[in-house]
Amino acid sequence: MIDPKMIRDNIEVVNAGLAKRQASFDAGKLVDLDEKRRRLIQETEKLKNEKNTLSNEIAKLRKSGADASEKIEYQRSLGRKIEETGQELKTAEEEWEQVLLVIPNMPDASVPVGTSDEDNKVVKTWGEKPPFDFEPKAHWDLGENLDILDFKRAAKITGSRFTLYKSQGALLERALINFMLDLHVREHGYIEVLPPFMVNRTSMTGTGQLPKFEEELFHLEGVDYFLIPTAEVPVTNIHADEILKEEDLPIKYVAYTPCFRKEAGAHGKDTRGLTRQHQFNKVELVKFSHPDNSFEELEGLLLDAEDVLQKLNIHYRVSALCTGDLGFSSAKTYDIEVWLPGQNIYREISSCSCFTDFQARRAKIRFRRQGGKTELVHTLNGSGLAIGRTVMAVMENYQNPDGTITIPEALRPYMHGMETIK
RNA sequence: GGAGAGGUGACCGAGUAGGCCGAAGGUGCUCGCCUGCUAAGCGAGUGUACGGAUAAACCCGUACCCAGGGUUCAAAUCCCUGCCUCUCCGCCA
Repeated sequence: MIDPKMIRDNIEVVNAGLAKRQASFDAGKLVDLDEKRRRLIQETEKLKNEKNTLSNEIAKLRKSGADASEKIEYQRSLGRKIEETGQELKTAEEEWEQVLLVIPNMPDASVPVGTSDEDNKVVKTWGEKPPFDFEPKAHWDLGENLDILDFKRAAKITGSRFTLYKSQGALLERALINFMLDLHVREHGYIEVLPPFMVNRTSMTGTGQLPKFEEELFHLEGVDYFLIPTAEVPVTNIHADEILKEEDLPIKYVAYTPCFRKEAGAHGKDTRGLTRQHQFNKVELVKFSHPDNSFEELEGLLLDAEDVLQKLNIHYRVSALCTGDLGFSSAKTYDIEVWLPGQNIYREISSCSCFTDFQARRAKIRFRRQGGKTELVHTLNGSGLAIGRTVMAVMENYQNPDGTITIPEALRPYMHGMETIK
């Protein structure tokens, strides 16, 4: 959520910022609601003040044994009035909040302006495309031939966009999870957490998935819980409603979780292979940062995520998303795109974002600055990395002419010393 | 699932015959004093949010003692519902 006072005082600035990302909101409506709301606050508070004063007087009269019935009678009418304006206020506040909750974050000034992913800027490239003296295959062909990925049976068990991993395929997935967790914990200083895989509505609203994107989420029957679409949701909400110590910042967590997404808007897109699944594994990095240096923290987070691919020695590039391609809550995002020779494309494998105080305001995550003032922290997160997509990348980049797959050095300790999947 | 107990400020912990309780006391923390070190000691201060006022702060008001309802002129204190925690039993990975 953008600071309501910011909107109130700098409506043009906010409008200009949102315009850059093709977004807008009904400024007139919001201003009206805000004014109405504040007017009603003042009205009810004045009435309540009167009531409180009167209550004390009644108490005193009672104590001295005097008659207070006249004042009590008046109190009754005051109570009714308070009830009425209170109702009005409640409605006004709900409407006001409803508008605020669906306004996206403002892009940071450093974000390239653009309308679609075509305007994203490649900011760095690491390694290079490996040479092949044969036609490299896509991972779905490799996986089925090796009998380590079974899409048909997964469809039988559940439906489309699910995968059954088998034998060394399952081991590879597990190895990557452990490899990434170890790397981030031991070398990058993150604290490992294993959060709940379902969360309540408040948590989903805190990070910005709700109220706007409910159709993307799997919701449970009987309880108002959702399957998490990313570990960002439970992990960011770890500190919801808390006041952190300034000296503890930044707080860095890494979490492995499965992720569940309906992919409602992606009918017919990426239907083959591991690319786009309703359930996939991910190792996620989350930071709670001091607002003064959150964008430096973003650069660090990006490096931590990149390190995974560097250790696996797989070519990738990094794009700065343009304003038009930013996610709802994000102020700035880098995508890491891994090279997939079997499909001849770069594919997003990580998305690292700084949300400034947008999520912190919704989830009420604050810290106390030197001198005692509370202030919102900045939240950040990034995939470190998406596991399924890393499996794709390993398979396609490390494939051999005979359809076997060489296991990257860094991964071998996690795969019982195995050198090849065959 | 059955039977009990409980949810108060950063933490511990008072507060049941409803009113002057945002809430005693302690710990922690901050500032100052004192002690040639460490420890101890002394004094003062120390919740959050919203609204108003302000250049800003002190300031004024309202709300909050798990959440939501109810009773009452008035509720942390009484009633109802829900959530959560703990103990015992059952069940279970």
